Amino acid sequence: MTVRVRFAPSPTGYLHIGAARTALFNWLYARKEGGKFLLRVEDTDLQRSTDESTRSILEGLAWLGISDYDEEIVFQSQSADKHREAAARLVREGKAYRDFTPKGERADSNVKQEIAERARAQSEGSGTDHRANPYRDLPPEESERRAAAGEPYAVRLKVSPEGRTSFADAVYGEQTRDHSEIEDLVLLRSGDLSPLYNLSVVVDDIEMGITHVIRGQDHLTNTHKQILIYEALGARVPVFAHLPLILAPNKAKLSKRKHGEVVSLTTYRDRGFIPAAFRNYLALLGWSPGEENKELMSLEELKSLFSLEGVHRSNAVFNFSDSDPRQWTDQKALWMNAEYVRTMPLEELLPMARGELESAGLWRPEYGAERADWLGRTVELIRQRFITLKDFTGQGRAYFSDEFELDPAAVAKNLKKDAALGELLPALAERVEAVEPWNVETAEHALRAFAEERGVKAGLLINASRTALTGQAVGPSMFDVFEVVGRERSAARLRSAAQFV
RNA sequence: GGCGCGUUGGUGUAGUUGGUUAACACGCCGCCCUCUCAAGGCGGAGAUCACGAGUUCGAGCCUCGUACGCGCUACCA
Repeated sequence: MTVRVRFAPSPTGYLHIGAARTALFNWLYARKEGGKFLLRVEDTDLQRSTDESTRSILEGLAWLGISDYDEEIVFQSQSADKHREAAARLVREGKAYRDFTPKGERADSNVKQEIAERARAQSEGSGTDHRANPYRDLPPEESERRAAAGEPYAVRLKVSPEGRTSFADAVYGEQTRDHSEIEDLVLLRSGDLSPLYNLSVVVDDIEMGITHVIRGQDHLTNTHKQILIYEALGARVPVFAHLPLILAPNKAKLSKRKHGEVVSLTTYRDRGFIPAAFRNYLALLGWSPGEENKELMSLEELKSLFSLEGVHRSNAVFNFSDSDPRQWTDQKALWMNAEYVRTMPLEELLPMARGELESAGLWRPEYGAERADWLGRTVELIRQRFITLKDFTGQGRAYFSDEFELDPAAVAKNLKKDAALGELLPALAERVEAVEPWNVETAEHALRAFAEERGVKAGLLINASRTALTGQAVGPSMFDVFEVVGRERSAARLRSAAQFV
C-alpha cells in the first residue's frame, strides 16, 4: 500500500512555524516512503477563513520548497454534503442519533473554564454519565417524525458505553481510552446541520485515502473519537503519528496572538532567511536523525534520513527574546542561516543576493553582464560575515551604492580616533589614485608604504579606511575591500571621510 | 475537575539487550590567528540525567509514587 499523507491547515491566518513543521514532516515522510503528499484546506469556519490566508499558507509552503502536491488541493468546505451524508448514514444504521436538545449558548472566550466548572459540578453529583442523553434511545420512527416536523436537532455519534478504544501512535506508542471518558460527540450542528471538525476530518481522510495522519500532539486525545467514527463508518483506520508541540520561551503554546511575527513563516522569508536553512532548522525541532546527531543536512539527506521513529515526545522550545533585537528569533536558527549564507554554493546564493539588491533598488544591469565576475567576487567576500540576506543591503550597502551611511560608532572608533587622519586621508587618497595596476597586493603595498613614510601605524589607516569605504567598523580584510570597491571610489570615499575626523 | 502526554547543561538534541570520567550543536567565557569583526583552530564554565523510593552487583535507561509543565476535555478547528 502506498503511503498517502496530507497537510490540513485551516486558513485563518498566516502559516505559523508549528504548522510549517507539520507540513514539512508530512512531506518528508511522503518523499522518504515514495508516497503521496496531499493538501487539504480546512476552510469550514466560514467566518474566520479567508482566501488571503490560503494564499499566504501556500506561499509559505512554496518558500520552504513544498509545492509539489501530488493531487489537486482539496477544500473542505466543498465536501460538507458528503459529511452530512455520512452522518445521515450513521443515523440510518443506528450508529448515531438525533439529539433534539435545544442548542445551548456558549461564551467563546472562557470555554476551558466552563468545561472545568461543569466537570467539577458533575463530579460532586453522581459523576459524569456521557450516555445520559434522553434522545439517545428514541425510537427511529419518532426521531424521523420529529425531524420531518421541522424540529431542530443535532446528530451525535452513539458511542458504545462499554469498552475502550486504543491505537498505536507511531510516536507516542499505545494509547488507550475508556469509553466512559468519551461522550457522544456531536457530528452535525443542530439547525443547519453543518458538520463538525471531527466528522469532517475523518470523512475527508477516508475519501482521500490517507494512510498516515501526521499532525500536532494537540490532536492526540481527540484521536480516539475519530477512530470511533472510522469504525462506525466501516473504514480502515490510518496510522497516527503525533508530533511534539513547539513552545514559546515561557513554555506556553506558540500563538499568533501572543507571539506575533516571530511565529509567522513569512517573517523569516521577509527577514532574509534562506529557505533551505530554515527548513533545516525546522526539521530539527522535535526530530533528529539519531546516531551521530547530525545537524546540517541537505534536502536529500533530510529526505533519506527522516523517520517517524526519530521524532521524539517532549515539546521543543523555540527560543527568542522580544527585548533583545539580536535574539529576535532562535539563536540556532540565526546561526544556521549564517552557516548557509557563507557555505552554500555561490551560484545558488547569487540569485538571492540579486533579489535583495533589486528590492532595495541597488541592482544594476551590468552585474548580470560585464560586472558579473566582480559581483561574484564581492558576494563571496562579504558573505563570510553575514547572517541573513538582508545584510547585503544593510551592512553591505556600500559595496553596491555610493549612498550609504557611516555608522556613528565606527566613525567614533576609527575616524575621530586621531586628528591627524584629517590630513592623512586625503593624502592617502592621492596616493591611491596613482596606483597602477589596482589590486589587493598593490593596494596593500601603497598603504603600507604611505604609513611608513608618514610614521603612523598601518592599522590606523586600515581601520580608518574601512569606515571610510564601507561605513562599518567591521568587515573583510581591508585590501580585498579596496580592490572590490575600486580605485576611484576608494579615493573619493577617503577624501569625503576626512570631514568626519 | 477528569483524562492523556512529557521531564538529559540556558536552548535544540544523542545516549535503541541497564555496565568505567553523560556525547554533539547553538549560546556563553578565554586563547591563537589578525588591519577590525566574523569564520576557523584550541581550551573552558555549565547536567548530582525533575524529585523520592524500589528492582539490580550496577539505572539517564526498568517499576512505583510525587512535583512541575503541556495538551485535550466545545453544537471551535
